Amino acid sequence: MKNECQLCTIKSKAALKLADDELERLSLNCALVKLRKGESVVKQGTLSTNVVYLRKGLAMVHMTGPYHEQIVRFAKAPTYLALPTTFGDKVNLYSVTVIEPSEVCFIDISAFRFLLSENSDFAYEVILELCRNELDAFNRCVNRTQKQMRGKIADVLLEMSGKIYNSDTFTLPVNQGEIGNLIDASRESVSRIFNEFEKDGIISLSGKKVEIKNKSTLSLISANG
Amino acid sequence: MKNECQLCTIKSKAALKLADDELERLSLNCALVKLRKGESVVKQGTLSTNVVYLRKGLAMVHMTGPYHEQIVRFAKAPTYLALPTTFGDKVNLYSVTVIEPSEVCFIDISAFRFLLSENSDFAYEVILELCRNELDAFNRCVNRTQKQMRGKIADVLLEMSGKIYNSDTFTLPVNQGEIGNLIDASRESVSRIFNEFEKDGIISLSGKKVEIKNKSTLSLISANG
DNA sequence: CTATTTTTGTGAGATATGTCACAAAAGGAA
DNA sequence: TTCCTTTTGTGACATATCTCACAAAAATAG
Repeated sequence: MKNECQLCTIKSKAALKLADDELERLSLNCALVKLRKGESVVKQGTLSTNVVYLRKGLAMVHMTGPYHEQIVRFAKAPTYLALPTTFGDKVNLYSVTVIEPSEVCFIDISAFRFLLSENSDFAYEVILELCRNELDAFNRCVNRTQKQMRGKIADVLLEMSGKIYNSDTFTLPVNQGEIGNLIDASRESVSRIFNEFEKDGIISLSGKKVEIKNKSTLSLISANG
Repeated sequence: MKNECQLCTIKSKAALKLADDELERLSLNCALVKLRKGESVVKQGTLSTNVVYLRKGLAMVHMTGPYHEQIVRFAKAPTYLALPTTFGDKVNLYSVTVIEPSEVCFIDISAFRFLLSENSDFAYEVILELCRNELDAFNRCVNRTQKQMRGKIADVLLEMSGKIYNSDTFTLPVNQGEIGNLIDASRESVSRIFNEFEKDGIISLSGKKVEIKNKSTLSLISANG
């Protein structure tokens, strides 16, 4: 008997609602894969054959826009990835790439659908996750269109520090060009503003290591800039 | 016996999956309201007490950003509105306002949740709708950040003509200032580009009436601009 | 129909941010 | 270390779009 999922200590909120026999079914239809930085999890344009659960690590969601590939958001474990693209369409409408060493579970779609139909608490948790994602998407989008660069960069730094690393000191998982891509700014502008923030004593930088030294000013910039 | 929902000819895809007794339950927990242009359906910051189904008409989703209120998207009937804000949180995180005469069903949340738990096909359709919405949100966002104004205005015109009115001739449901708000441009810029398009023979304008005269050029502008 | 409000049109000037070009620095490989 | 690649820093200049100001037109109310 396969019982990896039963023993898994990093279950999703949804999976916590599953009974033992349902977890066993999940186990039988689930493959755990370890990935290194830069490895692809979901590729836009290919057929989606699995639900993807990011068990450990950090990934980025990105898609090809009218002009160029764009990073849409970061996704920190534990979380499902690309649920919409898995259910909504046969073809993946965006890509997901791991940006730190990560562990991913590939779950067979029909097994997942079976669990959705069998266990309504499980389905409800999935619905809640989708709802959260849509709200996040709206907020990100409004911020991205309304704020100026300083504000958007402050946002990114606060997200790293708060939601992703829970620390005032962290190492950026991507380079400045990619941050620019995420917030729709040029690499040069990102560089200029990082240095400006350092000159103003808001952060200190050394390579990709960032220390946030004045979070309240950064929050002000995020709110007003 | 109340049987409005059973007799309703504009059921949602999800509601089509409901059995007769479930539809009756829906009927007993559903209030149909007619609204005129400008009337509010969901208000950001208030408690969400109902699932909202836009049965007929057209609405806009909008939320307060860091600087100003912003229109996020249009929503054409038939569709659920604000599902994420209804389930994800007690408080509405965005607003919905009707921009054409419309009919809205307010459905009691606990009745809706009961149907979700009873009928997994119903729940699955709701999941699909949420998935579609998230994908739309991603695409909108990427377009909005990458394209220049001409491209974004072409997008809006094509959406009106294609998805919303299914016709090359239609009356804009909002004014130029609101279109600017939607695509993050100033009213003046929208006006200038509308006139530019008219001068180039791409559209013809008379008040809020628009006729798309050269859809292929418009599509080109949408794709490249 | 007239008066008032809302919406649209258009010029001139201001500005945030992009692009280009190249140098410096940091990181990896051998 | 030394070499090579990737990443970052910075100036000069270009430009899309905003803001302000006001006029014209259209819509709505009385």
